Amino acid sequence: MPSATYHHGDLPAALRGAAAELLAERGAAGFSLREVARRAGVSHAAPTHHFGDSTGLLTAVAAEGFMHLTLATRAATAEAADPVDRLRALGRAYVRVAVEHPGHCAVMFRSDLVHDGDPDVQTWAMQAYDVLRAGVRDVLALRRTELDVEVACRTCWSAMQGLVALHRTFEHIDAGEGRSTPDIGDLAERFTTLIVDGIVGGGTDAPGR
Amino acid sequence: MPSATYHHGDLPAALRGAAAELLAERGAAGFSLREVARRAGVSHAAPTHHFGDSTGLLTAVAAEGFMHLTLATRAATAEAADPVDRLRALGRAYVRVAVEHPGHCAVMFRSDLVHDGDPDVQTWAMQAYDVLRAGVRDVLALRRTELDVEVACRTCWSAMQGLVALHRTFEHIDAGEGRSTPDIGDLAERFTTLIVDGIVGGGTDAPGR
DNA sequence: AGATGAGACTTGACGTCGTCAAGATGCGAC
DNA sequence: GTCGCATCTTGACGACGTCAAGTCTCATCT
Repeated sequence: MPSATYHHGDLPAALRGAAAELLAERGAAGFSLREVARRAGVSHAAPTHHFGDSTGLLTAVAAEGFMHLTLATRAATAEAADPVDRLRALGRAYVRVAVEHPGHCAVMFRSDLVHDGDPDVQTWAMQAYDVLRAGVRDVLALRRTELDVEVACRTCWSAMQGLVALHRTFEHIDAGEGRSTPDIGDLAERFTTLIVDGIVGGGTDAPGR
Repeated sequence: MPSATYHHGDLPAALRGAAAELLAERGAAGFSLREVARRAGVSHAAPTHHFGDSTGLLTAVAAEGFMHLTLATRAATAEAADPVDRLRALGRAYVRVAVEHPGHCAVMFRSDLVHDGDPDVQTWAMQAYDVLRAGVRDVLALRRTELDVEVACRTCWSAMQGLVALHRTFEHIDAGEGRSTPDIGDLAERFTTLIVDGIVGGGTDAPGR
């Protein structure tokens, strides 16, 4: 077993942490490998040995982000017994991950920054997707079993990801119209509720036609 | 009136075009102000005079993107008479803009690259939002007039934006599970249909409870 | 028609960045 | 105890963004 304490203790983890912190502060545009090294207290070329190049480090951060997403949504699944409540909790968990780990989320779906097809990324992303799929499947089983699970899954996922990406834009729009923007977690629940019920459909517990 | 033909003809437009092209080729991470200048056939400092810094140029590209979005969705609105069909056409138009103008879309919601609150950006973004809002309002009027228009709007918008951001991830997932991913335009329609009907709701034309 | 001034663009420079090569250093294995 | 390898440092290179100064071109005024 490696001793895990050389000069630094666990430099790869320290670099991932510093990278996530820097990304959270300045966004992907303000990211700098040298600044990450500086924050970790090592020389500017130290990250190269562990991650190859900057894409390698960002890929590791992305994988960590998908891990957080998997763990958070898994925990949310245990929160509620009712399938619809559970899906709402999943949505809330998704945006909570985005709020609590903004640095990770800044790179998670950026194929120009992250090496697509990295095994860690793919594994954790797939696990997160499986959690969502199970949640959506349970809701589908309530009534519309003929619906495509994948389409329903991806609509929910896309709505949450879009919410994360657009929330700042929503705030701009609302500010321009003299209105305040709801909390992002509340919006996640309301989006989920709307997708479950439908714009022209009845309430969640409506018997339908 | 400025003659619009000096050394170059219309350098600002040429720079915007070269920037969008470069962004489309290499993503936001591969963007370089000097490369843009090179493609436009001017010196590396020429863009400074017109756009200040790289954020200024990217802001102009983002504004152009919102303009494209406004024009495309406006045109889509005229395609169908039925409100639900119209909303589906809006969704399809949204992803078509993303496919046809990937360079613009790479920066449109990136507040670390674009100057939020730029008047051009805000104006065109608001116009695009108004087109969407009108479309959603018409669908809401079909039955559930008590629903919050803003929430319904933003659910649709988020789902489309999420689809654009995640489509490559969907392809990865489907490839891993030996399945092929539907065309992004078709997915846009199916997402819209699902949001209109709801996961547990009835069909679009179902009378409900 | 020639001078003048403002805008458009170039040239050159500076510090920072990512990456590569070569060297130093410390830990574990034999 | 020393040998070998992984770890990290140092130094260098070209490319980048930005600023300052300079050059050029066109439009206007007399």
